Amino acid sequence: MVMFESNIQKHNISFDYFYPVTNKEIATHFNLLAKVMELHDENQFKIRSYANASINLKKLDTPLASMTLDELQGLKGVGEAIADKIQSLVNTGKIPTLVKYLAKTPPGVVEMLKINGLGPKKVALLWKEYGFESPGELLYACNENRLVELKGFGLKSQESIAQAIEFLQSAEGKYIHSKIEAQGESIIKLIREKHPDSNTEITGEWRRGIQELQKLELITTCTKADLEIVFSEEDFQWKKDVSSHEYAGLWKEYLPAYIFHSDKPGWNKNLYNTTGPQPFIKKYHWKADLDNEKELFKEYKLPYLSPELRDIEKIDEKSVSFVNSLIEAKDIRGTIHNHSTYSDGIHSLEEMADAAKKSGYEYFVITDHSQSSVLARGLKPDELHKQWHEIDKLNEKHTEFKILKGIECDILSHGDLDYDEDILKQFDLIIASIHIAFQMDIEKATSRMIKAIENPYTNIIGHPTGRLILSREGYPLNFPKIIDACRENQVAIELNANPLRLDIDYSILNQCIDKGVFIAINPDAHNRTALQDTKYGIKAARKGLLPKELCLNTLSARDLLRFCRKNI
DNA sequence: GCCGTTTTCGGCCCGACTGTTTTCAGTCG
Repeated sequence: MVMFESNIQKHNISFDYFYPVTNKEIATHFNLLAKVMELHDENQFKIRSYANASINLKKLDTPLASMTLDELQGLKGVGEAIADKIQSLVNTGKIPTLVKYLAKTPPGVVEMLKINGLGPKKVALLWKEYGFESPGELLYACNENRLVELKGFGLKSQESIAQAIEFLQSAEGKYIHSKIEAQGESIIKLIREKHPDSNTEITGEWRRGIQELQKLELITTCTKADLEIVFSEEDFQWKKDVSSHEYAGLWKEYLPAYIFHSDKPGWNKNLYNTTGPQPFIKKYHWKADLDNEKELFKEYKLPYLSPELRDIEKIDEKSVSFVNSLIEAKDIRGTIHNHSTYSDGIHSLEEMADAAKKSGYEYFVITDHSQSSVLARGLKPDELHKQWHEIDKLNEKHTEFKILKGIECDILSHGDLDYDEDILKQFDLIIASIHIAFQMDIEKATSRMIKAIENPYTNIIGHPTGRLILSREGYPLNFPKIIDACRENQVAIELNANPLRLDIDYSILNQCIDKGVFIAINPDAHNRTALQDTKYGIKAARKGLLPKELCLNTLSARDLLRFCRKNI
């Protein structure tokens, strides 16, 4: 294992660090380089080159780490200097230029770049003119009402900056579900290489589908001595033995990890107990003669409660009767909300559809961006006709599989959709989503969205709140009103399964279920692999007790089309 | 720093929204 020491790690910007470096990680380094150079007032065009490189590299399909210098220079926006920096990052884990700029920037100032609504220009002003060197100092000034006095800032910015910093601080030390999963799987892979007969799994809150986590919890049949062979000192800093059954440490310098030891005979019991939560395993405690979890629930005369259901505070008759009807992966018949190279996706329409077919889906709904989303290369009417033509041709090749013509249509500022009626009426399915004008009070945001719901061509409201877990708060919405409007207008609500979004939150689902509003579990896939993100949505939906009858994706293609035409 | 010619250097590049301005800079997707 090659040690990968990061430029960013030292500045406490949480990030995945595994060798070989992924394209996304490389892109993030260039993005940071552009921002930090802007703090230091460097050449605008040079900065733009790095920023553009970041965007292009992120979207690239082939791994940059495996490319030669010549191949790198052949890429759009990559010349001698950037190719050299990519290779340096791949080989040494560092970009010397970035190291140089970070060395002359206080870490807290780099941290300030993460405050939503503040860009490099404002951060530079706050740092150089007004002496702020961390988000904490800035928040203090906001609370003391001192920011309003500064030129370039007013009451509204002071309020929104304070709110953004508080959000940033509340996210500190937390990790999203999929990140914990990726780190856990990397550790498991390392362990298996050295100890192929051992058993290791991620347990605890991750196993219960918790969306914001503070630590990684693993259970393994390996002993500490076994693990010490697996991890180098750089990989894992052992903290202390918490007990004879538990080890703790910091994985890759920053992620707190707890590793529980289990002997092989006690595996099922220990997996159950470490899964938690405490009140649950106390109430339904493991009995001596039990062999597995299924037997345990039988013992308590309960249906099998999968881990994501164990946080439900009250297991009553109602929830128990629900359990067997809850949505499961096998019930999903089609994938809705997917992008292609027609807009901002990485793979072509055909590649995406083929991947969906291989995953066992009966249909694939393509929903590229609409014309207003210029940077996402939203489709103009003539491009739509081209896409529809291609879909017709592809559909001729399939008998048991269908591609549907959809669009992720922008909801404009006042609630209108992004095409004229003569275009809108030609789609099979329309997801209406907000991508612009996030800053709204609850009344405005709600009435804007209701206007979109009342549009006769809207079928699904996409990522309803616009939240990004741990990095952006969603806009406020009056959900009872939104849900009523969806019911009246036969519009489904999306549970966007992108692990960064998981929007709407599962805690809202009970209101939707009560009103009989359909939920669409959609991957929002921008590449083939992301089609699998649906699994995160299913976990969340199950936490919210979504029955399969109310999941839009369980419909056949034919019934989905009937739903969209609003005649079922 | 990259690109594409005008082949050796000048031009790079979307549009809406917001807040703080008083005509626009900064941010975002």
